[in-house]
This record gives sequence, structure tokens and C-alpha cells, in this order.
Amino acid sequence: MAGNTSTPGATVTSRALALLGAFDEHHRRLTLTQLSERAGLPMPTTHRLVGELVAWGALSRTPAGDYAVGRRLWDLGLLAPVQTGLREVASPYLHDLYGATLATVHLAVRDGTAVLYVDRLAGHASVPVVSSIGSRLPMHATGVGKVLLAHAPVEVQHAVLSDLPRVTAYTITQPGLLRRQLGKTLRDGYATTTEEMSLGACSIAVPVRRGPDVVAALGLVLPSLKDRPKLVGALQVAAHGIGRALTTGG
Amino acid sequence: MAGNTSTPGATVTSRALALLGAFDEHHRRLTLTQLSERAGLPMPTTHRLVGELVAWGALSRTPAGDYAVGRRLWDLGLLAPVQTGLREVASPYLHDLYGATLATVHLAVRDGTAVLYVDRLAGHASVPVVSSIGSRLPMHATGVGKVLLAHAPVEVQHAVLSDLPRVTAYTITQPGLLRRQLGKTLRDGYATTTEEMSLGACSIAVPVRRGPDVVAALGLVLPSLKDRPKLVGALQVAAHGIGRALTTGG
DNA sequence: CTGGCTCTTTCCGTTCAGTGGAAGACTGCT
DNA sequence: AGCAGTCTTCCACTGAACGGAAAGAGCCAG
Repeated sequence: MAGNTSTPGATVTSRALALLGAFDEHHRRLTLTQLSERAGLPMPTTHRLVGELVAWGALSRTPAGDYAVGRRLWDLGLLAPVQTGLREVASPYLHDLYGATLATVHLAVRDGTAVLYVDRLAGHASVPVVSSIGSRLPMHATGVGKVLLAHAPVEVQHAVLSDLPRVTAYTITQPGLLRRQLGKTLRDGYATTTEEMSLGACSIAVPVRRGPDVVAALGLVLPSLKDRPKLVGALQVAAHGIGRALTTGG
Repeated sequence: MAGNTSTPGATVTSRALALLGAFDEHHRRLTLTQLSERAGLPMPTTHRLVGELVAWGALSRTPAGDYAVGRRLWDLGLLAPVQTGLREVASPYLHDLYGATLATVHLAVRDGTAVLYVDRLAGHASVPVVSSIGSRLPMHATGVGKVLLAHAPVEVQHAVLSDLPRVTAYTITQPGLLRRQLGKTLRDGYATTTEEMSLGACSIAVPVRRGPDVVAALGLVLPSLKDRPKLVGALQVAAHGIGRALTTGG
């Protein structure tokens, strides 16, 4: 759209989106210069586009002069289906579960070959964990991940099993062993991990079904898995409740 | 950028943002035609821009063929400061509070002359309420709203007091009465409502302070306000905890 | 199967919105 | 004062974006 474009073929929209994409978990606040670098745009262009984004509310400028994601994008994000359907419906069940166990409660879905955490409840009494809402973790080292993987299409299972990076000393890195665990997960109806993601943390998880489909996984993180039957029971009650609410709700 | 523009002066960015803005709480899924109408853009333009937005992940296309807010925008929204700082820090305290009271717990900030709900916990035992995360409600009819209003700049108080729309039969619509309640809120350190927003629901709320500034309000919604001292106590413990965590955290 | 309807996609000539180098304005730091 | 960093404004050039028109998909009723 402009004569002296340095990268012909790039659309205005792509540039604006590149600016938004410059923000991530480790870069929540960026100066104009950083934005221009990370988005690969010249300063004046960055300045103009950012000005528009701020005017609309997609970005906001802090008193310090740097930029952050704006409130309006936060609003918009809440309208995403991942939030609307699943999270909203599941929320009360997660709280019930938290109240019953006082453990960290996770609600996760599969995103490609990773686990995407859709919601997380953690009180003060809970074990510290690495996940946070919106974060992605490997499937083979988490309870919810194993559940989702066990119910995933074969191609996904192959992709994940072919590369099992080590996270802790206890992470399962042998495809055969993991495959056997996945089979057990299908038979038993739940999966567990023992310090495979972070030391001192164990987890237990069950599938959430909408009709026949497994649409999410519900998990707990605890210091140990003693009293396993009670945990599985609580999880399954909550998972069934969510599944039922999902089916009747739409 | 284009010769035959029907509305000269409009930037590409503004058009793209108009498309995003076409989504709201009541329009979470839109067809291409609806998008073009709501954004005020011609069909071909809409088609092209939406294509780019989908390619980037800002929007997603459902199997049914209509569009919704995409997962990547959801991700981005989670990076917004409103979420990052306040919500993350407050989360465990809200759960503690929920565990202690089993009431609906609200965390809200002021957004202009309205209350913006940043987080909400509600179990099955809780009173049904109209708010949801991201929604905005009038300040004069909610507990958290009264707290935030009492600590708001005078201009904001004037603006709100000059227009007090009735919501239920018990909504306070007399500026004088509300002004007195705000004074009492400052003295007592908490505010209450009694069926002013929805019948059968009362609320009680306290300010969350970061140093001297009131940055948010923390509230409970209950069927009745019996045992008020215990509720105020629990709220203040949580509010102080959040305030302290905010100060030390940054 | 056909006709009519709505929604979606592709085409393509026109032209003005967007571009970025260069220069100016602010900081804060030495 | 001088310097180095960040931010903002200016402006001539031009190809990216525009949207009317028309073709393609579905879908339902008759």
C-alpha cells in the first residue's frame, strides 16, 4: 500500500498482527523500540500502527511510557469459544473440587501435541506448579496430558511418542512404557504422574466427555497420591457433572 | 490504500479492528455477512480481512462456517495487565474466601463509571447472579460498585450520581441517599446492597488497597447478610492479603 | 429436478492510504 | 554542555487495498 515498502507482500493487517504477536508470556510490557524490533517493522510504521491500536483499546500505554495488551483485547479474549463454552460451564465444578480436596485443580484441553491449560485453581495450601492459565505443557509429563493423549487420534500419539523430552529425573522418556500407561489410562479411566513434571508434585486426572467425545481433562496436583480412590471419585463426579452440563447446554 | 474506497479516511487497521469489535457478549458467533454488516464493510473487504485474521489465529472458523474469536486472541487477552497483576495475585485469596463462605466471590475494578468484574467464583450452592467475568454493571447497585465509587475521583462520583437508573424496586435512585451511603462506606470500610441489583441477592464488599490507593474491590453475594461481622472480617483478611501481595510483587 | 433464494468466493482496474528515510524533539545520564 | 537513548513529526512516492460486478455453493420449496 505504500511506495517505499521494504517488504513487499506484507499486508497492513499482517503488520498490525505482528505487533500484537510481539507480546508473549515473557514480554508483557514493551517499549516502542522493542515493539518495532520484535515485530520487524521500522520505527515510524510501528509508531503509527501502535497509535491506532491504542486508540481502539487493543493496546494500552502505561504511565511509564511502555505498551501492554489493552483491556479491550482482554474483553475479546473472554468471548473465545474455549472460554465461553467449557470454562464457564466447568467453573462451579472446579470450585467444588477445590473445596473438597484443597489441591490445585486443572482444566485442560489438547492443543495440537501440547496440553493447553484452560483454567486453574490454586489456594495457598496447594503445591506450587509451573502451569498457569493459557500456558502449554508437554503431554507426556502431566496427568491431564496423559488422559488427553490416551484419547487422541493415532497421528497425535505417534507425534508425541516420537519425542519425549526429559523434564525431571522421573519423566517418562521411553515410548513403550508410556504407551502401556496410556492403555492403562483407557482401562482405568484415569491417569497419574509422579514427579514427572516437577519434583515434589504428583497428579491425577480424568477425562471430561461430551457424549462419546473426550473434550477436556480434569486433574489435581498434590504432594502425594495417597487416598487415590477418593480422589478418583471426586474427579469423576465433577467430570460427569461438567459433561452433562455441556451436553444439555448446547 | 485503495482507489475506490467508499469511506476515505478509514485506515486498514481501523477496518480490521472494526471486525474484531463486531463481536460482543451477545454476538459470539457471526457469519461473514453479519460481520460485514456489523463492521460496516463491504463483503469482499470483509472476506479478505477476515481471511487474514483467521490465518493469524485472531478469529477461528467453526465447522458450521461462521466465525468466532480465536484462541490466539484468548492467549493475548490473558497477558493484559488487568489479568496479569491483579487476577493472578488475588486468585488464591478468592478461593480461600470461597472456601470459607461458599458465597459467590467477586473481584472488580472501576472502568470509567461502571464496575468491571475481573474475576468471579461461584459454586453450586451460591445465589444466582447476573455478573460474569468481563461484564460491566452500574456502580450504584452493586456492593463492589459502591466501594469503588466511594474511593473514586469527584468527577466520577458526580457523573454516576447524576444518573441512577432503576434496576429493581430496591435500587437506590436518590443521589442524596447514595451519597450518605458512600460516606458510611468510607467510615466503616465496607459497603452493602440489599436486592438492589437482583431480587433475592444481597452483597457486601471491601476495598483492596495497594499502598494508599484503592485498586479494586472484593465482594460477596449472599441470600442474606446475617453474620455480617464474620463476613467483613473474612473479606478484610483477604483484601489485606491481596494488597500486601500486590505491593511486594511490584 | 428446477428455480429462487441467501451466503460465500474470486476477479480486476483504479487510486489513495500506508510507507520509511530523514530530521527534529525529548528525555535522562555523565 | 555533550551525548546516547527513545520517541515523534514530516512528506513524496507508489503498489497494496478497495469494492463493484459476477460467478460459485448450498439450501429449501414446489
